[in-house]
Amino acid sequence: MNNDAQEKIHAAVRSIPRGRVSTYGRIARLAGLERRARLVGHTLRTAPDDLMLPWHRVINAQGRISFPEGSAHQCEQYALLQEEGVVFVNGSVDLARFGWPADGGDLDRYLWDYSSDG
DNA sequence: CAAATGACGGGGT
DNA sequence: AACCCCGCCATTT
Repeated sequence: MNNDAQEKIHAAVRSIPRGRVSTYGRIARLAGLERRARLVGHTLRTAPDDLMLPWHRVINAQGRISFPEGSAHQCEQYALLQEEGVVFVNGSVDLARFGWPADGGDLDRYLWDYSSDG
């Protein structure tokens, strides 16, 4: 694994705003590593804690946490996200609402209302 | 060295 | 929705 890709992945993960989530595939794309979702997972797995990456904001494309139900990791990630206001319904997050970056543009602006008039 | 595995994703049935 | 199959590739067995 080249270090260059890792840094790009770290940067992409860092760019996820608080209260929003992204997916492994999305992060791969943001890092210029199309189709390398698995590499993102591996990279997060081996990322040093002192980097303070918001790893918990990365979930899978189904809007679900990719750790086994009931595992310590799953619990931790769930708790961290809830703390940021991310809502789970039946164990999954509505990516149209909390997903980042938004692709729908209009829908995102309507739901999040970051500018003002919205 | 070959085969299996995995914090994944997308398309087809 | 559930399932299967393929692409992807670093690590592990």
